[in-house]
Amino acid sequence: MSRPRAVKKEAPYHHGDLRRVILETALELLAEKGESSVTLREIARRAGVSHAAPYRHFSDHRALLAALNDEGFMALRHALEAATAKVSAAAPVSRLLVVAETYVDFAAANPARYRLMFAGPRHAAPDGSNVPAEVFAYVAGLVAEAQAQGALRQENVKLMTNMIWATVHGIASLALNQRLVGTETGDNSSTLAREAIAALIKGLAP
Amino acid sequence: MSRPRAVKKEAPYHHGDLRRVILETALELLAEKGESSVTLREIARRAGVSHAAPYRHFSDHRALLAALNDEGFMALRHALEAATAKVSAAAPVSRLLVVAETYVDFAAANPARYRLMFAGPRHAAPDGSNVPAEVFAYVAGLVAEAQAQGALRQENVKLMTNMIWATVHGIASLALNQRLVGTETGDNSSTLAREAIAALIKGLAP
DNA sequence: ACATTTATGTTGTCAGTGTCAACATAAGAT
DNA sequence: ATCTTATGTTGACACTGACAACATAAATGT
Repeated sequence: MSRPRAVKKEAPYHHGDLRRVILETALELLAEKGESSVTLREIARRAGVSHAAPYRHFSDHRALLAALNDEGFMALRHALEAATAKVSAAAPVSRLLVVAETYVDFAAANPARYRLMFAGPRHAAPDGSNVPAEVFAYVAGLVAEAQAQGALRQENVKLMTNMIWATVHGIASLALNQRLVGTETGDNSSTLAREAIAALIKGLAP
Repeated sequence: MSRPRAVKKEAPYHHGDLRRVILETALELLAEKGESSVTLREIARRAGVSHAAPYRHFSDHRALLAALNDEGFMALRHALEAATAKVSAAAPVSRLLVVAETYVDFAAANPARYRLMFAGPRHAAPDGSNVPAEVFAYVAGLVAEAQAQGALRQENVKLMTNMIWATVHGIASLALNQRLVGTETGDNSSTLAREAIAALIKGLAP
């Protein structure tokens, strides 16, 4: 019988899966006190390890942020897929509108995290993966379907996806920083996103 | 005859207008090495003053960034006004398209600065001014004119301005971080901005 | 089973930074 | 001329990122 060193079965070494703990602690700090407070030493403190322990899992402070970044995009992708799954696949335009709402809601629910995700140029992942590109591709798929249905002009899919993404990202970004003016009405920025995307799609119709 | 202490006539005290020098040095650092490198001590070093001198002009590191921020919005406003001045006032839609292009060009020309301008919620200025709001109001004026001409629906001006601003900001922000996908064609993000705003306006037409 | 290698974690240290207090000096006001 | 205030300097402290040297447990080979 092995002593109950760690609960998780994958617990590989001395302490347990410290890497996971670090990422979760970093997320907590990010949500609590913003990016400037997610510091390696504070994370180590909260995780109960020495101040240099995180360096065994992240070469750098930036590397940690980059990892958080990619996790953020994975979470965003899951949120979008879960939301679109509730809408008929036969209605790609409706799906795009839901994507717009969900996207903005995600940003509003995770402000610091979302800010971090778009704080600068993407750092190439060590394994060559590109999560943001996957999310983009997912939306591009919806655009292509909308084109096939005749709801959008049969033009450059990437171009149109860029427009849609930019619009939604712009609303999310401005809302996050309280830069949307005159929010007297329903105020929910997600409805603004829906309306903006609806207008854009109308303007991009054949 | 007073000794040639300083060149500028407003030079008020010992060193000259250190406040201005600090802001300019900060801008240099921002453009050269990004926000994380604009540090009070490095600024002081470059300005040839002691490491604590900047505290006589900015209470805080954040206060300095906030000042840079407001200066950025002033520069943006000037850029937009200069660009629109070249287009007939009788063509508000054309002016909006020029605003879109100029806006994105401004961001592309000052990446770190633009990032800083939208890095977080705005800090209230000590004098109560609100430069970003002035820029917004300027664009809103164009929207109102476009409505009066029948190019846009006669709906909530602020709402439409939010949409336009968000779209343009989204494109600028994504372009800055190299997050626009498939830039094979003309590639200039400013043309993307023009097309996106054109489509949006079309979708918002009566 | 044992020794060896590798993966993790710790301690100690250094430079750079933000911030403050105490002090120094020049400009303006009385 | 003296006093007050604005500005600049010195010195200090805590915190952070980063590295090197060391310690130990897990994995691996024989």
